[in-house]
Amino acid sequence: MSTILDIAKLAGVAKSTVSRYLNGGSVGEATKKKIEQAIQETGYSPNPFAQSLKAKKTNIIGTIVPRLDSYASSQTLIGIDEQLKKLNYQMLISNTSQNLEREIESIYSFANQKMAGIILLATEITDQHIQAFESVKIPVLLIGQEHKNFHSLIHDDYDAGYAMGQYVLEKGYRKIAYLGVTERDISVGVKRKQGFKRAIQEVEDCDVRFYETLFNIPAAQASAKEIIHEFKPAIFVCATDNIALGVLKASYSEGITIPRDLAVTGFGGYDVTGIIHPGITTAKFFYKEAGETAARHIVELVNERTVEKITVSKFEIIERESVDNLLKRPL
Amino acid sequence: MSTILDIAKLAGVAKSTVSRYLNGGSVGEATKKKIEQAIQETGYSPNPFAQSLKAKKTNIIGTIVPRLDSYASSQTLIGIDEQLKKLNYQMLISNTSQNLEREIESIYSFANQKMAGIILLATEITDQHIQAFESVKIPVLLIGQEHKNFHSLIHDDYDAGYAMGQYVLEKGYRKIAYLGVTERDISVGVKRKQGFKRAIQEVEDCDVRFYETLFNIPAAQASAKEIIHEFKPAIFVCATDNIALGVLKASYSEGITIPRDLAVTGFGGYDVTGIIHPGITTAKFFYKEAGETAARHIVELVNERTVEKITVSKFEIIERESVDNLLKRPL
DNA sequence: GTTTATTTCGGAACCGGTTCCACTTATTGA
DNA sequence: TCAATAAGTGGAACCGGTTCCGAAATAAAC
Repeated sequence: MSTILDIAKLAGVAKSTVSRYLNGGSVGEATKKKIEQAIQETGYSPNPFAQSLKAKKTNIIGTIVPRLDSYASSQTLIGIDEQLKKLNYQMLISNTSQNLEREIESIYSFANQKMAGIILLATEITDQHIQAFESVKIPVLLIGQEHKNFHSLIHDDYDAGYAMGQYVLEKGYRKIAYLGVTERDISVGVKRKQGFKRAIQEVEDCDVRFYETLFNIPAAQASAKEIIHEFKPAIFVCATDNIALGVLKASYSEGITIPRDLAVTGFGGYDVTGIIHPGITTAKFFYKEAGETAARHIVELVNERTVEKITVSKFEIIERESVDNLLKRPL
Repeated sequence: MSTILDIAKLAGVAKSTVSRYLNGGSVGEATKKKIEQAIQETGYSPNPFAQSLKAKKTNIIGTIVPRLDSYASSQTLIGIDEQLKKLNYQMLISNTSQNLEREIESIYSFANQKMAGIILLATEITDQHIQAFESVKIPVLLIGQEHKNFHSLIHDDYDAGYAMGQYVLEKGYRKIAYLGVTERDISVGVKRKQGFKRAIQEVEDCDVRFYETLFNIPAAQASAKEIIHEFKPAIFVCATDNIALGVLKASYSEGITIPRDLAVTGFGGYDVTGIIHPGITTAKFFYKEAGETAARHIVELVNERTVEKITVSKFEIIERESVDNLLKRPL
């Protein structure tokens, strides 16, 4: 591997001149040619460590992700990655396997490695997060959750909840089980439910019950089975697509046909909801686009430009077979 | 951020002594204490760039992955990541979005960044790959494909194909459509098919036709639709779970019931095959475990220890509802 | 009580870049 | 034509570590 000194010697100039050439300083035409040729010959490319050592900064954005094996995560990562590449930045992923401790460790570790900025695919913001972010003094961007101290990019959970509520009501459903998650997750556990509630409040005579379950499919399936027997809802409005999948499994095992005997909706727009049969009606979020926006924003922040504190990413209701139109059913 | 010089001053010693302390050289008890305290006070941690600059090497394993949004990829990455963490290495992911050019670029880029080793989740090994790997002189490990020049970790595609063939025959199927992929992918396109063929050769009177499609669901769906009309197979043996999902979609849209009118099998063991209804019978590979083994192996190679050239990861046939037992059907 | 071997430690060079500063040369203006 | 200004270049210091080497201090050997 050749160094800048090799190039300098080959071109017959000082290494400071080569450096200036590389970084766009003033260099004469003749020397430019010589340096260019030397670089061609050797295939030289600067040692990034030496650069970062001097610059005290890298062009890497550390991205903390709670899990790699989720549709939302991977789509978001893809968006971030592609956009960062275009902006000449790199993405470094830290997978925390849903361990909040590791998120904190990753923050400090990223700081130690002089990351230019940090993106956190957030599920929950604790005091430790706040403390860590404030002590490292690196630009931070949250995706998926908002917090007054930090810039963030969120999905339009409230409006999606509202739209989903309206959709369900329009289709004629009135006996509704809302299967949500913990309220520690503001976006998924609180916002979606609040939006949904507002839609419900606009009609009368509605029998809605709110339940809480976990994010994984088996837990959702167990909860659903219980609710089916106890409440006998006409529809499950689930806070995530995975929960909706759990409901689907429960209804198969109970011999209930969807959408004839029971309807289901989700949130997320995961690929799988369109692959299976019946397809699940869901509020699709644009994860990849959100990732792209996040990448653009963190780079802006790194370069000390201003960015809106909160950016809201859009959604879209996708209608599939898991919800019937009760009003058009033959009596 | 404090430097090694700050620590040296605080402890009243030379920075070489601090460095020796950090790297386990000979340091007196008294000075040890002083340095320890200075480090405690400042929360010092060495600048990794300065270290790498001198060492000309990092403890990072570059991992090249063709796509992030696939079950196999993310499971493998999780396995690699977890194991590398335990071995005090880091993983850096480069997503190439199924672009072979980018794989080559990533190889050179990793070399430039002085990665300790490279893991490639391979789909196809071209001459350019070989040239790149040989010129960078960094330990390399292939996952998913084998090549005589490199160490590799592969899934037991041939045996899985054979086992799947036996399974299908045992269930009484004789009119079979094998829906495979391009033979440029040795593991998926060649090995699985070969194993399957061997099983077929062991029986007589078998009407098997081999087809080729792409890896994505819509393409598989289109192919399946055509084959259904043209050949009317009793079962589709698909080279991947995604292709099996395509067949499922095609049969829904054609009004064919699975497994009553048509059976389907896949390869991979993707989560989704167990979530949907009917579940798909598949040959499950152990991606996460494979990733863990890969991580162990690349670290061995980095440390110049010997590793078997080819390691074969196991599989398991998972029986689900998508295949019926024809022999037990009431006539 | 020397001599020799061992341990501990500081100084300096080095890794491969960037940047400041001073010097030379060319250009411009009066 | 000469001073003032700008452009181009080299030298040296610096970023924050590691490592080699030799000196000093301590321990062991005789």
